[in-house]
Amino acid sequence: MRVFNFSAVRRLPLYHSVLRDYQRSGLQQISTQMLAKKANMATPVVKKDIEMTGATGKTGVGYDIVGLIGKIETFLGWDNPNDAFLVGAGRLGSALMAYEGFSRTGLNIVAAFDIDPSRIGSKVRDINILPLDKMVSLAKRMHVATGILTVPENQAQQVADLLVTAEIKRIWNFSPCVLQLPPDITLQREDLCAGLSELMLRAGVQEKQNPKPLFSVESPVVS
Amino acid sequence: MRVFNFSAVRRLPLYHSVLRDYQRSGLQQISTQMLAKKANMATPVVKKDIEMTGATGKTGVGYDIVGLIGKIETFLGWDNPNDAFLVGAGRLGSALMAYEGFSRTGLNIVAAFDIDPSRIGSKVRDINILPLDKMVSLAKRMHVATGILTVPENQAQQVADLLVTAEIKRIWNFSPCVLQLPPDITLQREDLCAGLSELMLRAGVQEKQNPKPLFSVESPVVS
DNA sequence: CGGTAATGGATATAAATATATCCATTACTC
DNA sequence: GAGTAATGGATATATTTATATCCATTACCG
Repeated sequence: MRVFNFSAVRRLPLYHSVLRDYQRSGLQQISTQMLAKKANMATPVVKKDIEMTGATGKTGVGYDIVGLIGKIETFLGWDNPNDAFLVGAGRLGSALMAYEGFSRTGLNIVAAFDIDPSRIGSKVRDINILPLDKMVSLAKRMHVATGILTVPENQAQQVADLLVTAEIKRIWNFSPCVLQLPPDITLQREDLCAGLSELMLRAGVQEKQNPKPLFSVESPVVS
Repeated sequence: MRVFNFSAVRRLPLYHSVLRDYQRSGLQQISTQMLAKKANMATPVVKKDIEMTGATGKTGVGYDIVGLIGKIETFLGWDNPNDAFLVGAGRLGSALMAYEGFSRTGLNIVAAFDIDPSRIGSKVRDINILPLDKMVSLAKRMHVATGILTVPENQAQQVADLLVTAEIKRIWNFSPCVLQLPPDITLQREDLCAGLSELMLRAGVQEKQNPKPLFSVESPVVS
């Protein structure tokens, strides 16, 4: 019943990035092979991923770059805007507010909320930081459906419950904790530690495959 | 030849988080079922994931929480420290420098680098921000093997090359761009837009499964 | 205009990953 | 102490995802 290949979905922004590079350099069309090489991917994977977006190429030529970019953006939903509230205007929250990459994706952080009086009233890149008290009523009034959670771990569940009260349907959680939410809420956990651990483990594997003569680590871990 | 199940690896921090919760509440042991429920996972997945870490449980009882936490940490390499340099002490970079969650993972950001004179000389949470010029020699001298890249998109490749010069082996890239690097460098791309897109697409699927009568979105995207 | 090389698209295969089933062992209840 | 319910661990199956192969079509070159 799952419709998408989410591994593929996570690769699309990568292709998008490569395509933008080529577009800037004035290129009109691109082959799967070129795209795969730049993205460090196998050709068949790239083909399948592109097929998923509905884009079609021209045999013997490749894909129209602008067209493919468009197809990817449409597929990812980047061309319909999404209003979002952000809760927790600390360092990470402020960084997300200021992050320029989101403009491409249709994400529009319309307001931020905090309980810290020293933050309330200030703004980051035109986004006002408001008292958390105002969040629920404002979300309901504006029909905001997306919430970004960048509060400390020990407050995350409490604030998440508040977001549910505010009738928010999608929660993007940056706190390293596990939230308990009603089943109709879509939760995306963004775990920085997971990415870091993956890097370290992949590096370990890679070092084993291309072992350096000096400094080699004995590894008895074989199946 | 791949040794790890990286989908599973990305789930381990989730379990770790649940386990810490239970540990704080004074619980000594936990069953797969409880863990799976809290983590919103299927029981067999949790079992397999735990098996991967080498932890063993007690039939009829479950796993020793402290022991399981330890096994996960060992497996993920959280118990051997990793010195890292961070380049790009902007908002995102500063947020990472201040991020407390990394302390668990063994990541130790020993210094940050930037070219902006207004940032150089200041510090974030005991981490000094130094001029980028000093990076290469310092990295070589200190044998730092991990680099965190939080510079603007248009400078990312250039700085990445610098990190390679500095004999750094692992690069954690937060810029939404595609880096070209030698094959012996392990690159981890942390793409915030990918996570966001996944959230939006999953939400779409979920809404289709539990459709709300009012406000339904017509979607002609069928296989 | 003919031949050659490259491409997208379809199809087939392999591998990885998720899910289900079973069973001996253990704790718990009465 | 016997019976029952629950657990981890092993095994088997299904599904998803990745990889390889093939072929008709197109551009390019002479």
